[in-house]
Amino acid sequence: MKKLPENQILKGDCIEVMRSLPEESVDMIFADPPYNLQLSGSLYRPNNSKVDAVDDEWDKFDSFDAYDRFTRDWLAAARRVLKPSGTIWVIGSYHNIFRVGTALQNMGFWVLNDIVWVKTNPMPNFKGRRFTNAHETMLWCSKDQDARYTFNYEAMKALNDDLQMRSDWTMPICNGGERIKDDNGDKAHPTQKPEALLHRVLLSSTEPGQVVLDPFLGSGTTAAMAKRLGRRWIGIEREDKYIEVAKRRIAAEVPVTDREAIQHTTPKRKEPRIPFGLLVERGMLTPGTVLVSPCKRFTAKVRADGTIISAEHRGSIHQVGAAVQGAPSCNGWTYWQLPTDRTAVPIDAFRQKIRAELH
Amino acid sequence: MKKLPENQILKGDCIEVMRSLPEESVDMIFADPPYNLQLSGSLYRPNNSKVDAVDDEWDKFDSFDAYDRFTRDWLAAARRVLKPSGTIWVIGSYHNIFRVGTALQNMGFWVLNDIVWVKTNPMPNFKGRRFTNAHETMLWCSKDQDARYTFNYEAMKALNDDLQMRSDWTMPICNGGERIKDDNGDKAHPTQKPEALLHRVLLSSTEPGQVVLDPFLGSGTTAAMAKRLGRRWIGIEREDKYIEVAKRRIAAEVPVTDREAIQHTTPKRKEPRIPFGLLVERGMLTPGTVLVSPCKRFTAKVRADGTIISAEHRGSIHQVGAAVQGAPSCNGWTYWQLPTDRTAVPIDAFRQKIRAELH
DNA sequence: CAGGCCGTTGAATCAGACA
DNA sequence: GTGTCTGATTCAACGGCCT
Repeated sequence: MKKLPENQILKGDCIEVMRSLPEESVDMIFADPPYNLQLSGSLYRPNNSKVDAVDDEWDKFDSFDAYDRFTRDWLAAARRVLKPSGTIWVIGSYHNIFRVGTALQNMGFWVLNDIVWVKTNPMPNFKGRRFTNAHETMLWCSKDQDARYTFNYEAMKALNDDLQMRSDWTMPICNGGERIKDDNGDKAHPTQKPEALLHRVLLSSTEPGQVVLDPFLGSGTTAAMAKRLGRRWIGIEREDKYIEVAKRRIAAEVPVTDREAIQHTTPKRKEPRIPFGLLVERGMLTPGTVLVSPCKRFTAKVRADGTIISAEHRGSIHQVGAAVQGAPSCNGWTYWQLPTDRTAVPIDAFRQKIRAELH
Repeated sequence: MKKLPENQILKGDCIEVMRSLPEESVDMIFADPPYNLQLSGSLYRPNNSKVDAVDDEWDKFDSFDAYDRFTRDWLAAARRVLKPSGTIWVIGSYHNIFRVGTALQNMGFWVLNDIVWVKTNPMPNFKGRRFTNAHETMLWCSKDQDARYTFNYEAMKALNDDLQMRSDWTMPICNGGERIKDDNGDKAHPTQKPEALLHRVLLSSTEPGQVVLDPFLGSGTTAAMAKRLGRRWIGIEREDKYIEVAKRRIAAEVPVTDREAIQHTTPKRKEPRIPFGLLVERGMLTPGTVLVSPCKRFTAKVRADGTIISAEHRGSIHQVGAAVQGAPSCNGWTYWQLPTDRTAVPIDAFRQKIRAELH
């Protein structure tokens, strides 16, 4: 039996390389396969600059069928090297994640969770034709329905202010100092994943000293975080330029020796923004309801889309409040009130009610 | 051709009922199909044979296979009744949503967004062996890649405090007064969806008066909200007890009669088109007038036929604007300005004046 | 040095009417 | 169906530069 090559980047096609590794030898697999984006033409921002899209050859497939075959092949190779107690993570978007999920289920993998990475700072939708695509999805699976797997429940709970860690993870995309640049100052890899994401993945589903395999290593976030967190790792990557980037990055990574240092505390969240429209959606105010200003000088009607309309103006609660008064600005939350029998309730009371629910 | 039955609950198997409806007749479909594979898989076996408790590989696959067949069948029937400009929403969890997504893509539906409903108050994970499953996923698809579909961008933006609506929607699950109870005080339907969810779905992707179909009506949230928001609706449900619940609920729902309250603001795209030449014809700009770009970098002269001419280019306001900047495109209305004594007025002001006259 | 302004950028399936 | 032309459209974070 071949020995498992540890803490190395193996160059080559991940399917072939995985086939050459001993079976049932790794504890966890994190995979960020090509998403098969199927982009056509180029996209310009409102300021006429061009969006730097992922148009690399490695993301091009002839058809869904070709993509499905590719998916089944690499998943089969991954399944072979995974220990019976191991788990696999796969990240993707709506372009590919359903294909991946179906393949995983068909092969006998057991979905433990689908985790949603909610991006705090996604790219907006420039043409206004869809909802802003603001998340990606990760599937976390054990090898079989009855497999014993690792889940560090307490560590996750501690990471989340002593509440159970949920299936939605809110994190920024990778940019700023963390984003690796090449000599020209351009991004070294088009889809570098944030370290915080891998930190949580590794901490949740592996023990220190276990072996983590990333078959699509790319810029090496998985390996770097595995090294930092005291896990052994194996990376597979086909392209020399990415291997160089990852090698340098991993070499610069300093392992954490202090166990306690691993526990981050989550930063205090800001008070969540409550759009006025939420009150309408939740039925606290029905469309057509009439709001009044202090002393009932002005009235405005609530519309289904969360705008309000007065005799002469329409727009947000703030805009209309300012307009009727002829003021430069207005806090609509405290200005507009819902008339009741005797008195009137500022609409801010409803906002406070929603905020209270969130805690 | 059969007439479309409107604002009714049709009793029966949704596949058969949809096959009996006229083709290309509904504007939007919202579907909440059953998704407990292990328990319901047997229900959809073609030969009606009962399956014993399933835990071996073969049965698991058989169950997925049966579910896939069921999914393809009802989606095919749904596709038939959907107008070419229509869209379909399907909600599910990781148990079934990958099967549904794959089927949708294979049938030619084009995924516009996957929307994540992030629950503020999910059921906790009691055993502490996984992350708290705190979300569900909705797929929103047009009928084809090139289909023209309805998306009320401005309404969604207004609902979200003038920021683009994102693909993650944070809302509580349906409980409290909204949750319908039966005579015993038990919940009348196991998976009643919150009204806020359907409010946003309907407002985003339908116009008032359009027809919405829900093939798995259940407790009737879709129909009730469609009625409230001035949309026509068709519900299909197999079980008498749910039909009773839904009927009572829908009857009690009071439509918003105020048209203004459910009408979203007209997007600029739909405003009447004003040719630039009209400004010249009306004498708002005389031939020979010189227009300037921002910061007066470029100038162009207005000609009698509504074209303009710069030092090196001639053509429409948009073409010349793009050409002088070397940009792929340009909105000439906001780019070109008429110089006045101290400042300059964008020519769009003249267009707005003409549009105002039209009202 | 703090703070404001401006330019840049991120896995993107990103227009629609009319001839 | 295809080609042509109008003209609508962005959020958060970071870094550099200026006051």
